[in-house]
Amino acid sequence: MAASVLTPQSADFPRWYQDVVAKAELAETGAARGTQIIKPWGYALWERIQGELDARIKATGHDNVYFPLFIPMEYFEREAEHVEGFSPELAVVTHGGGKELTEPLAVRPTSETVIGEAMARWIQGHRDLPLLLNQWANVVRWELRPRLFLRTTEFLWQEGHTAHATWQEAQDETLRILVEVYAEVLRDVLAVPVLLGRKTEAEKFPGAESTYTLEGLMRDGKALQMGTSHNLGQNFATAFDIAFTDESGARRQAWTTSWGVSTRVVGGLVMAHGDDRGLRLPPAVAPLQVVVLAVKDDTIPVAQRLAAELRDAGVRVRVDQRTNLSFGRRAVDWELKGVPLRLEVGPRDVAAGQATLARRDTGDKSAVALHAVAAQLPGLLDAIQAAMLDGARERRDAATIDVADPDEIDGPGFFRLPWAQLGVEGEARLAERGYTVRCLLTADGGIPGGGPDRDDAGLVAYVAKAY
RNA sequence: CGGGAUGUAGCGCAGCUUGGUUAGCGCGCCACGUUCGGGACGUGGAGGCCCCGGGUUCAAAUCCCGGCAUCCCGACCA
Repeated sequence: MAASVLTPQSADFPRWYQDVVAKAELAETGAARGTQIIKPWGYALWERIQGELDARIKATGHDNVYFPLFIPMEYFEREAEHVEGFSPELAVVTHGGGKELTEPLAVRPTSETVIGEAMARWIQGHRDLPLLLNQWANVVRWELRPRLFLRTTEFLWQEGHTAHATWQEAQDETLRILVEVYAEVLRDVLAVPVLLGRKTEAEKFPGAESTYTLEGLMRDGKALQMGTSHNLGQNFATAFDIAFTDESGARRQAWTTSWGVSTRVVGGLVMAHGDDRGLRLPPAVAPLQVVVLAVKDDTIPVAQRLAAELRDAGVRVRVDQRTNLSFGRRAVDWELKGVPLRLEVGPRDVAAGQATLARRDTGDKSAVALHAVAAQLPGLLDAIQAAMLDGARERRDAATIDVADPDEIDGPGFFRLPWAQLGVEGEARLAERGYTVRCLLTADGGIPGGGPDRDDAGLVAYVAKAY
């Protein structure tokens, strides 16, 4: 076995993360502070995630739109909590065309305001509701401490914005996105089990009535917020006058929601599954599911034939015929990049009528008959997908500890305790020690309700250190 | 914004304390050859506003002053 090319996770997890992002060629820092250059392999991951999210967003009835990058500053001032929450991290354009602007423009940190302004004009009667929009965009938040993918000044995301006739419809939408779009993609595609819950008042989105979240657990025991869905109540509808005439002819204010998932999840994918040999990609999200490695020039034709058969079987596959590079170099490269299966086709294999199959998730190697490759691998990919989710779930469950007292909270993982034992003051005390309430769940693990008449008394808090 | 550190080849670094000829090393890159079933090796080669500006000096990567930038640790966040 070659010497490790990465800092071991156990030695220094943040360093390991930086190493993997660099060595797997996911991204590098941009010239301007906090910006990142997403490289082909990293962008391919994002495109897979995008595709899965986009399909589900559309399947649940939403249409894609695109709103401007620049937003008049004045828009932010209309919603008190929103401006307070976002002002510190706004990038503001003060000059254009060589002149100072009379009205400064904010570079969008999120688009509730511009989209709210348009909704107010687009929605007139109840037949215009619900209005279900989504946009894929870049946003800018002047972050104090950037980290590739996890927290960058500019990042890519989708942001959904919807308007409804009633509170209940807005609440249903908020949870439908959480469960049917986000949780499904994270669980079934990224193989990351997530806690679905509601944020505390301290942690909710500025301007929201309630914020729902999906919290994943990384391999170092820290939590990562992998997506949020907000019921905005009538806060933005009031600020931007989003109103409609109902069936009875009465003028009523709408209820809105917003929800987003960003390139942060790429970082989450890395940290949820990666090991000391690099990335481990679940097959569903892997840009390449199988690499057929032709060991020698002589075996290139066989490798290409196998790849063609796999492609016909619906597998994302590439032949590595860079025989000018050593075998070890190439094997390590693909392991760093996390490709789920590597099919080694060497002279000895071909002579025996077989190929050598290496699994990235377990490291196991086995022989597979050449004629059976196309028939066997798709099923194996499904098995790997399931095994990776099971593995992540086991790690998560093993790292979730029930505590009776907040003082017992110490170390990695999730700590679970009744919210009543914590409360707003307990939450603040935990924050001083670097722990946050990641989310609140019902006693039986369900998603808590929202709304003004909700009762938080019986809820359970999940506490962890977070990225 | 506090605390710490660093800017020298694409990347990672040495050299600076005690100024002195063509500024080194590893990786990577290019060429050729031998290799190549777990990050191969040999030979040859290319590649430097030594962060920027000013100063001291016969002479500055090295000393002095000023600036800029980045990284790490905290508070903010998808």
